[in-house]
Amino acid sequence: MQSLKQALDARFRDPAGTSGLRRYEILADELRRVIVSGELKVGDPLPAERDLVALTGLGRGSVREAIRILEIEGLLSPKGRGRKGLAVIQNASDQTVQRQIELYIGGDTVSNQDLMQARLVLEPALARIACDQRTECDIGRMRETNARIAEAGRADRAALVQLNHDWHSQLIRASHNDLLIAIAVGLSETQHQAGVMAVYGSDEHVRLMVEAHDRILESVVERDGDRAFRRMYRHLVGYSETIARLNPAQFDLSPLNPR
Amino acid sequence: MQSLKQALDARFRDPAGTSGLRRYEILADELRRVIVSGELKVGDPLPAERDLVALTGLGRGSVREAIRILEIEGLLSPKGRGRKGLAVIQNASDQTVQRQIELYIGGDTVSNQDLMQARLVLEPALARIACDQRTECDIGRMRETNARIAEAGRADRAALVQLNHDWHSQLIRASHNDLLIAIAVGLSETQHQAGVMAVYGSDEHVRLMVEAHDRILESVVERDGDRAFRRMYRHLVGYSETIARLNPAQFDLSPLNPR
DNA sequence: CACGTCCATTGGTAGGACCAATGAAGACGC
DNA sequence: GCGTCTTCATTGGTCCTACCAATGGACGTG
Repeated sequence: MQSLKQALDARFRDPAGTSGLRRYEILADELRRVIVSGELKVGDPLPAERDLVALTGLGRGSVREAIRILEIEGLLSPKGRGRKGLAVIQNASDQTVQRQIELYIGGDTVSNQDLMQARLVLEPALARIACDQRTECDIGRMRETNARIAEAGRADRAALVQLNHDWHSQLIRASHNDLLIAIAVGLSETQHQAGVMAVYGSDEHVRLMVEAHDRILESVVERDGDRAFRRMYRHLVGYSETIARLNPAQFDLSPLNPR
Repeated sequence: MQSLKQALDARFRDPAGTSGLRRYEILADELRRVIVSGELKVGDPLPAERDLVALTGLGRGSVREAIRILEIEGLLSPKGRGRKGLAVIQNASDQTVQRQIELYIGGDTVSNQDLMQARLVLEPALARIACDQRTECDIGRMRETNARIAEAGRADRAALVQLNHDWHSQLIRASHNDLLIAIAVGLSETQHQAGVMAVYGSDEHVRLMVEAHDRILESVVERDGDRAFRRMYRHLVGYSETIARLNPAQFDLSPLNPR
């Protein structure tokens, strides 16, 4: 933690170096630096707030805001109270990626087309990868979820939305690529909870969906990557076409690129 | 902002509802809620800190920490001072997604294989999409960047790393899908700056890279999506094979799924 | 040695104080 | 009347002090 104090002092002294940044931002910068540079390793405890106050010369409020920033970024564990309260350095988790993607899509910046296109890029590819990586456990989970979808046919749509997302999420996770999982689950999650429940309007829709899931899963079981890819692609195209038919205004699929 | 005070009061009164959350976290939750629910629209100013203090009954420090959280999540603009200092509600930007992805990959949680696999999924697909969406401007930019790569052949490797990332980033952006751009640029960025500069060991390597870029770009110009996909895929596989040869220990490509 | 009590440590929270920047309202000069 | 200048209320940035609640180790007691 020596280099932290030095770098901090330098940046506080140099008015150009601060460049409009607030002091807690500078502290967050430097803390991030010592973390990613490995000066503080994962699992190491961060000094206590009052120690950082003494070390940095900042007020406790500023120190706390800096810590808060790193906590949101996922670089610090949430703290407890008392003697074991010290924040611990950790790696940013897939959770933080997923959360940020969901926040991004949640705004109205991202068009439905872009979101659908992203899913069309990711999920078929993940189905292919899952063919190599899936375990028996993955298969079992998906079978069970799909069975529940079939059962819930007439139940409330909210349950259907949840179960459908569960199934897609489970397939995505069967790829066992944590990075792609964090990304793809966020997309699926957002689109499912975006309230396009109308897709499950009829029992016919639900039946077709269950059958599509079964066909995809069958390919994954047989480890036929190309077929899993094609079937997932078809499934998603069908899904988006249904949405487009129900809500043509906000959903023009023309720019989508079939494979 | 009426519902905020009510929800807040309810959650403070109900000990079960707080469930170990700190008061500033609860406030951040509720502020996020009124934002995503549309009660506060993008562009609206957030009440002043001291007004929120009066409204919520919390201390100013807690209010500030809640604001800080939303600012990091990208839901609030950074504040200024003085009369125009009020934070403004905004949509989470692609920047926040990219930052979080880079932080995630920056940790040692994500394996090189997973990262490479993700790029192999995304960038060929984006090359295909770019065939439909690219503008003349996109093409011009990429041509220029590739020319610079050829020129910089003998210059410092840091410049080569930067330029190579620039080219990939420009191709990604030519897809004009903001969501996929935010994701893919983050991946490319991280891998390029991860210090695998050794790839550009010889002039021969650089020459091959420039030629590969040219071939990919040619396909994009001709709007031949399938060929652009294949060529980008090959290019990345070649890249990863080079890395694997230079550093076999941390790079086993076998689980990668060729298309 | 086992158990319980006390207390130092640590984060959570409130509240006050002052500074610096900002822009609007009002005063002033022409 | 118009433009400029001054003044000042507003707002975030920062520091400080104080107190609470939880925690776990230190200490004492049986």
